[in-house]
Amino acid sequence: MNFKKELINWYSINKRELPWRATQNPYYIWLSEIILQQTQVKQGLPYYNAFVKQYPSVFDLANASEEAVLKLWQGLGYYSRARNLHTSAKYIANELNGVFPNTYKDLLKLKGVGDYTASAIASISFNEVAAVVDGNVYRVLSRYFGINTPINSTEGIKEFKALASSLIDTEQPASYNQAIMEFGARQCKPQSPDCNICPINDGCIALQKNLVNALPVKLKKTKVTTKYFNFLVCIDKDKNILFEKRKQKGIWQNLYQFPLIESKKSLAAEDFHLLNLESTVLDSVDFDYALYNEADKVHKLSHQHLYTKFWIIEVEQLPETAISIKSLKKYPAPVLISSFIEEFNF
DNA sequence: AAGTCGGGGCG
DNA sequence: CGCCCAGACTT
Repeated sequence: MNFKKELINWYSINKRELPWRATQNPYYIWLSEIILQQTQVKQGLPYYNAFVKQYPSVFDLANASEEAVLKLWQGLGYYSRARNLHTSAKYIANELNGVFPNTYKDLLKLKGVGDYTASAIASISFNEVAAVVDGNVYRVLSRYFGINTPINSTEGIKEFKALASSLIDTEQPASYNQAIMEFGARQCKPQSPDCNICPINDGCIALQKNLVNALPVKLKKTKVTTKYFNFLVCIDKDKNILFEKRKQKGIWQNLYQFPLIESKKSLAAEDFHLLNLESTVLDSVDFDYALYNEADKVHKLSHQHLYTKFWIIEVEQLPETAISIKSLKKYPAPVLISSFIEEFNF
């Protein structure tokens, strides 16, 4: 058997039963593909089930509020995916009368849908011959063909897309695409793959040249920056609390948090004055304060390390913008904040 | 072409 | 601790 037939055969035997593999409905395929971007199946699966249950059709998703969509997405990360998902749902429901785009070219017009996702939906839902290239495909192809072009270089992206397009089974593109991805995820794994039981080990260049652990090649890691966050947990006698939407672009856009003041170093209890509250709502108001955590809560993201303090501030009366403490959990919030809310238990 | 955007899991 | 994950978008 050749490369593509071996992969499809391996897939027919080893594929996992997953809910999005029991349908060709483009709405469900789209949902699964967005959720699974840069996300492992195990992490994304419960979110997929929750979205299908909460929003059975694209109209249900379109008619939801962005806040409700973000709340359901809470904890999954890369929140622009949720915002774009909602934007595209409204576009499909309202501009396209609910008729899902059915070609690679038209799918690309959806916000949050790039080359990979357009290819995945086009092939899986509509059987279009469009080759997917995700992290799994980069790994399988770079190893099997012994290609050391960096997968995240402009040249590498072109080269691997062309190679994948030349390999796809034009008779069964849906099966081929899912086969090579599943093969990469389960057999041709990043770390210590068992090449002894690999069905295509006889033709694998990386195995012959002992380069399995050296491929694929990826350029430069992202630089990690360190930040010091101070969250002001402001509570009043009526059990109201300040909780704000992050409106600026960047991390956690449109999610909610306690008023935040960044500092240049990790603050101790006696450094409270460094927060400079003179220009805030707390100016000329009597309050008591306490530092909740002496040791920073460290929240590590892929490109930022956040060293975080929570300051508990009690005042007589907060302004009208405050919300009730018991409604806190209704709002979408970063894991860092929702974890604190659980732990503090108000 | 390089940065940005989350959070979890693994060795 | 660094790397990876069914990547896309902005600058």
